[in-house]
Amino acid sequence: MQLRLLRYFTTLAREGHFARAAEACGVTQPTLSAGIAALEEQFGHRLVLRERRYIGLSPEGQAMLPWAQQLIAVYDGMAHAMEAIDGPIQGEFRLGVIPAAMPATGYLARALLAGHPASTLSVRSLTSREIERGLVAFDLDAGLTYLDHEPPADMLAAPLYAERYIFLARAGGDFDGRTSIGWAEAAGSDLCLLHPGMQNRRILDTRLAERGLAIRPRATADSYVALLAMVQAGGFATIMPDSYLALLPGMSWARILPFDDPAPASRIGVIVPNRHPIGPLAAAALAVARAVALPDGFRI
Amino acid sequence: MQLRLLRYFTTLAREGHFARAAEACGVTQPTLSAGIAALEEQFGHRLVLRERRYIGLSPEGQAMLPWAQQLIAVYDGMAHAMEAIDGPIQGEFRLGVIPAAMPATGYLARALLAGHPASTLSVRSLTSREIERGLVAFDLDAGLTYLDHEPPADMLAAPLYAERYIFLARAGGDFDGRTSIGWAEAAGSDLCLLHPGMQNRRILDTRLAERGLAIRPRATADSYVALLAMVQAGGFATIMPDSYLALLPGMSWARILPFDDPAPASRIGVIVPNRHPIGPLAAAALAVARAVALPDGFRI
DNA sequence: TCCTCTCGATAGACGGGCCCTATCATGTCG
DNA sequence: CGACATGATAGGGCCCGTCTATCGAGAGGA
Repeated sequence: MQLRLLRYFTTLAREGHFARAAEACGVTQPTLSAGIAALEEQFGHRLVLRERRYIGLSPEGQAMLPWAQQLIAVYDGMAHAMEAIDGPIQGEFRLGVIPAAMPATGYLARALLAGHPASTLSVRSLTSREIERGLVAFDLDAGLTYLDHEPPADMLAAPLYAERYIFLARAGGDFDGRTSIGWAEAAGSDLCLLHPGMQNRRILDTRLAERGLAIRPRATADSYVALLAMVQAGGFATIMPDSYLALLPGMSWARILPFDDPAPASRIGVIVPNRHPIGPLAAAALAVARAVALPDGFRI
Repeated sequence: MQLRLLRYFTTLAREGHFARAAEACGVTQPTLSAGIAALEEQFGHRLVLRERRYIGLSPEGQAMLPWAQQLIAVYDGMAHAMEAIDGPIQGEFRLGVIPAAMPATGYLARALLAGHPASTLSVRSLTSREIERGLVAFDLDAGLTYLDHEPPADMLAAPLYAERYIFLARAGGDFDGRTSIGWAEAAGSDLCLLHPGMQNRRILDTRLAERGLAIRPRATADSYVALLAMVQAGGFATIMPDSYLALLPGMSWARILPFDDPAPASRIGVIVPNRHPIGPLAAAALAVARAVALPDGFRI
């Protein structure tokens, strides 16, 4: 009957340690132990396996965990909704962002925090799948990700901008003086790209497959910064979204070539879980995304 | 922090009366009054308007109510899930059924209760919109309704059977000896039909509009029993789903005519809200609907 | 082998909060 | 004007959650 015990439970599941979980909950370790014991007594199942130390959750505990997380999230949503009645939105926006969209985070963050001065923002770089998982598991309030590719179900969306691919090579190489490039030539270059499992890479592979091209990168990474560093160091070119150009206008070492046959632009925007009722944080994120105007370099 | 207070709150909102709500919660009236006061103290808002008697919910209370209902529903879902671990599903299935599907309730109920002997079933006759509202508001566990017309969002579905329209007139009239009827002739008869707002009526109107026909019933009702009674009394014919024929095989007073140009069959099935995690009652309802075999007269 | 550290359980005391019964205050209706 | 209905208030009892202090079993190292 008490959410407090469920908070103990979820915290313990996250921390994997009684004393640390107790500290995170602001109580002493015996209190947390008693709370877990009370939960187990109440539901008639051993929830936490332990023998002189924390082992893990029992199957029953694993079955219970998502319910407990949802209960806590709904309670927090209610508390936020009540706080938001008389005054600005308080609390922390938890925003999950795919790496390709990270350059747009600044404008979204500025608008979000300007519109809601009493709130704070926590940005986490995640894959699109992790964002979806975090949203349904109540670990995130909103996501910044692709809207059209593998769209998650049961989401409300607000488009922010659209990205196109560009070809990026080191200045002083074969591409000086060029004004555009074809897909086949790009695919034949020595490329460094994202890992095949990442969504942006999957989209790129799809784009190439539509043209009958396959790609064999010489190097892969999970970070655009790594790709930029490899291109800068020389020996590689890459294909990446143009959104990073808005972030890095002064890359004199770079040759940036658009494709002469541009692929369809990919819309990127904010998504929030479509729940009833919708929480004030999600509603605010959506409203801000619909109102914010991104500068040139981000085009819709 | 305590779900108990939220239970007081939602019960009070439903009952509109402090003493009755207290009795429904199994506590005394002062306890419930103190609970409401504690909630208002905790959230800093007057939730219940009252001046010597219950008036209603304040705007803040109305905003809070769906959150409280969701919290209670999620808690109940968790409790059910934990109970369902070791043993049969307990508790009450709350099933909303549209009138057109009511004849199929018996077989679904039998299968549901046979598969889950420790559970009980509560059937409520509702419109399709009320079912959808009840499912998202956690007042229902499952619905039995149309799957293809105006399908509600975020639902999991399991088809049960498909219905077709038949024409029903009193024996001894102009339709004796006929084996089928056309839509135009039927539309020109003296008809009694459901009220225009009901979904089955809207579907029928759509079917007729597809054939360029409009309909002007002489009488309308909100109950198929009323339609049957009016046909039996004489002076009216009606158009209704064939599922009622399975329920009433001995209607010697009736002439039942299929349409010579049958409309597409309408699938009827069980829907449950698509939530994460899904509760054991919803899962069981869906599983039973997928496993149950309906007798002849209900055809898929 | 033994000492020490870690980790969770247990004991006992304290305090708060929840619920009860009893009663009051006020509005309504006959 | 009196009886009833309705919700608030007062006071007492008890349960339950939290704390500090301590125990007991393993793990790891000298």
